[in-house]
Amino acid sequence: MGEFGELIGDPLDREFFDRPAEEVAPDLLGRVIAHGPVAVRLTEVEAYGLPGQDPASHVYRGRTERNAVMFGAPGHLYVYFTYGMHHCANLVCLPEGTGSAVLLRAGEVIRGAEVARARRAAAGNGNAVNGGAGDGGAGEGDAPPGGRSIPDRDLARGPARLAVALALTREHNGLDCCGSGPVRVFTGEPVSPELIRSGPRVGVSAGREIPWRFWVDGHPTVSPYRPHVPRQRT
DNA sequence: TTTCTGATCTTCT
DNA sequence: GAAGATCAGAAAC
Repeated sequence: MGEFGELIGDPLDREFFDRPAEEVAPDLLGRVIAHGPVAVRLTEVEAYGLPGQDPASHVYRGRTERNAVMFGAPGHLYVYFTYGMHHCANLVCLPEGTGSAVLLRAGEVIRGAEVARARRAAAGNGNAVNGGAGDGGAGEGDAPPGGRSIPDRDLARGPARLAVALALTREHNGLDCCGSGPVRVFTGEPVSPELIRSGPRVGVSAGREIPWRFWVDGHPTVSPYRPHVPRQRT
């Protein structure tokens, strides 16, 4: 024992998140977020800033029913549904009432890879991201069509995939990650500063000049940069 | 390997 | 009514 314990470390306290998102984000690299049997070591994150200041942030225009959690206490989970089929998970930063968060973009599954793979396979089978969160033990999954299995590096590569691997849905919106809840964040192994890179955020149309995307240089789980492309409807 | 497109639905103006 | 913090598969090269 102890193998995973050493990899995961101690739970992060609330003070860790009581800082600006652009400061918390690079510090989150190498940290571990765990939900049930699955643990993911973060390799790519994005900071989203304050109302009226960061046009790419959900809180830019102020508080709404959807983004209310971002105005809550630090260390809480903000999960939203996007593009009609995907969930994305954030960790709230700064004191209550402020409104900022860090988007979890990608990570490396260091525990529970088979459970994560089964969740990914189930989500890819046509079911939109299916929670199934409560039961931690259901690891039995059917193989993906064609017998191809998802490589470890792709299990949590991208914000929606990471949410699936950790079985995070809107049910978990507002969950406290610094308490005794099912989702926790641990110290993990902090990444040395010379390996941390920053650049423009992926897929955002506004605020693209702000280099608040942070990733571990050369890590295979980091998603490729894709600039925002407006969708055309027929 | 890279580029392009369709699927899907919530949120906000 | 329009846009969106995306992804997977197909087509092109």
